Amino acid sequence: MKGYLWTGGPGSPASKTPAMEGRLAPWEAIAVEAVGNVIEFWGFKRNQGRVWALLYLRGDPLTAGEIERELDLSKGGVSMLLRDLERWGVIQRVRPPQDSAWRYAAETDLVRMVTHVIEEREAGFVARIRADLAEARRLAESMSDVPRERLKRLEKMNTLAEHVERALRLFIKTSRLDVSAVLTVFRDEAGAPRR
Amino acid sequence: MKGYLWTGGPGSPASKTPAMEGRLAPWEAIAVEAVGNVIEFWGFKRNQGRVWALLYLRGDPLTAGEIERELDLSKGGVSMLLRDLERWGVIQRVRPPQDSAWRYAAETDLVRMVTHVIEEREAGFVARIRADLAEARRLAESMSDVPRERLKRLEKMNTLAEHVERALRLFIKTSRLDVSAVLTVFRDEAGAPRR
DNA sequence: TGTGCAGTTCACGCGGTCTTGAACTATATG
DNA sequence: CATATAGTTCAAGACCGCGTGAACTGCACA
Repeated sequence: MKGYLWTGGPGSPASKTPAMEGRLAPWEAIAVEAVGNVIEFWGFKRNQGRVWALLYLRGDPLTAGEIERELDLSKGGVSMLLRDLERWGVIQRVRPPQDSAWRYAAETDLVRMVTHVIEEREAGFVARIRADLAEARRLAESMSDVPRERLKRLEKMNTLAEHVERALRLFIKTSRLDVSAVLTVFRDEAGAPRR
Repeated sequence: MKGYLWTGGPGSPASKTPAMEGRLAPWEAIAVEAVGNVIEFWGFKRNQGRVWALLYLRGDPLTAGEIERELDLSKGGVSMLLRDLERWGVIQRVRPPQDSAWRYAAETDLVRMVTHVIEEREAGFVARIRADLAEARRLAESMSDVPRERLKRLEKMNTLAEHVERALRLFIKTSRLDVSAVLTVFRDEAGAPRR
């Protein structure tokens, strides 16, 4: 919520001096912030989204320092964010010839990141839940004094869990499919001298 | 993470004195905790899940005081949790004749709660995102100096958002349908002298 | 070997959320 | 009406995750 949407003074649209690194164009700011919000909504860090958005919108790879300035983050922070994003395969680290610093470029599969990580969370997590419920059921059955209807309820809880899990998997799958179509479009005419 | 899964001393399975209110059976504890985790995972408060689970497993309505003891929560906390759950329609407040206190019974549609709230969050939220992106695009287009390919990227971001939104809606719908089947089962033979 | 810059790691502090506990209101009972 | 018990509200505090900034590593170049 820091520098969110200050729509820029009415004045200077032509204020683009060469020395002016580190100030986002208003439209960029809005877009970047929007992505930040979504990503946070999905359970990631807002700034992971902001970084990706910036890289994606710019097209050409940026250095950590540039990102730091543009988004007004700390050195350390940027380092960690980039590491995460890279591990998830949503950005790529490139070293252009005769450049002393790494540069980072956005991959188009932000979606892969979301589905992937959701998938992961879900895999480990929901599985664990189901295991717990099964355990509870085992325990309950081994007791002699547990009323029949309570056992029933427990079982039902179990099936409920299964169904939710199924729905989730389905969601992930369809969303992946659905989006992969878009992605091809993305790649095809992804303008800009990517490198 | 407080009293999670202490599997109960090896001893006393028959320790069920009449004065023994306020200690969950081990299997109950596990189940309750499991639900707590799921629910937290979905972005609610862990204790909301615990309360619902307890009520559901017990079958018969409990008073706030009982819940307070069983789950070891504060008076105030229970009050607020119950209010939330009731507002969402996942528990019901009943006043049995000749009883001085309210009692609360679980509805079977915990799922409705999840889908419903997710739906709500999504509705307001994703819509807003889309609006922001649209605005960014408008702004960018009105500028004379925005490179063509950047505009392209912005547009694509937009379509991406649309698609994700679609996928989400689909998820909610299917999961609701899918689950409603289970729910009917739930209701049919939901044992116990519910009242 | 020394200097400088890119990049990483991590203890700390800030900001936000959840829970508590106490003061308060409402309701039933004698 | 007095008293007790159920229920609500809210300020204070516990707790947790994130980003910061400073110390550190690694590498290039002289």
